[in-house]
Amino acid sequence: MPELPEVETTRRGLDAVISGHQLKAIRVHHHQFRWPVPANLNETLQGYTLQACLRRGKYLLLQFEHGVLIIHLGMSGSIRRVAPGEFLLKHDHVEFIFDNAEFRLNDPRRFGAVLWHPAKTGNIQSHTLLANLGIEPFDPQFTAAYLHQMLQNRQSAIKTVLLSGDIVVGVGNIYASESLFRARINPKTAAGSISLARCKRLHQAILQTLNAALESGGSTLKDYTGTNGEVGAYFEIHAAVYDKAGLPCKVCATPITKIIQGQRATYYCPKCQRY
DNA sequence: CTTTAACCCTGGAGGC
DNA sequence: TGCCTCCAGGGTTAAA
Repeated sequence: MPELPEVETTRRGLDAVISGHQLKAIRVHHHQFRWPVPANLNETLQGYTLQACLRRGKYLLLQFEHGVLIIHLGMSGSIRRVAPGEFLLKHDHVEFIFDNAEFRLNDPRRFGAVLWHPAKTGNIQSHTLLANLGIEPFDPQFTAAYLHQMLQNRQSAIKTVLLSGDIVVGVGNIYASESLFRARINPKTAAGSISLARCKRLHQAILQTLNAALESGGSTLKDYTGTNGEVGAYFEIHAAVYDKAGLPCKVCATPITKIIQGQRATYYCPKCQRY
């Protein structure tokens, strides 16, 4: 369920508290995630100091001197800070015990992941899960021209292509619909047929949508470093079209339409987003 | 190469 | 109250 703004807020919350601190123990209570959690994680990591908490797409990267702990929150994952020794909640599957704070990964559906990537080869992003990801939306190299170029020869619907994450990462199912509404582009439009001028609108729309979510989320979670604060609680999302089927469009009052694309729900205004 | 669909899993909502 | 079906903000993987 977390989209990129939630993951980024989680990253900032973790980085502010535990970077530079020693990991005393990891306790894994459920090993079956998308892939099995490595059995000897505690032996691999205890006593090591977390150098930095990074992010690539929706993957959290906890960097240690001998490798990277890769964490993905999947559809239902969240990380929260707990008081030392606090009782376990249902679906608290992994405990991270640092010398100054404790965090827990809670994930009911277990679509997420916890993986260890040894840094023998140098590049921390050399893991196969990270190697083929699209560009970061806030990277200066993500431009309208780049977007336009990458859409060439893609016959699939623009919504599906945005969601695939091989052009730009971090645009999840909510913000794909929201970005296309803001850009006034029909989600069914063939990606390769979108002009450079319209790609400029879409590029701006993606950045504005993600930035707005980050700002509202950051203010919602301003206490995220406090002792009982959430690190990555889900934001209250201010959507214009997502989950608004049948409700009037904010711009023209036409009822919002819901369709299914690639087995995922898409919402749009059939009048504002005609092409 | 691009595109499509199955699949991993739990829980909440709504119909009956 | 229970049972059933559908749906969920992700993304890898195999197959076409």
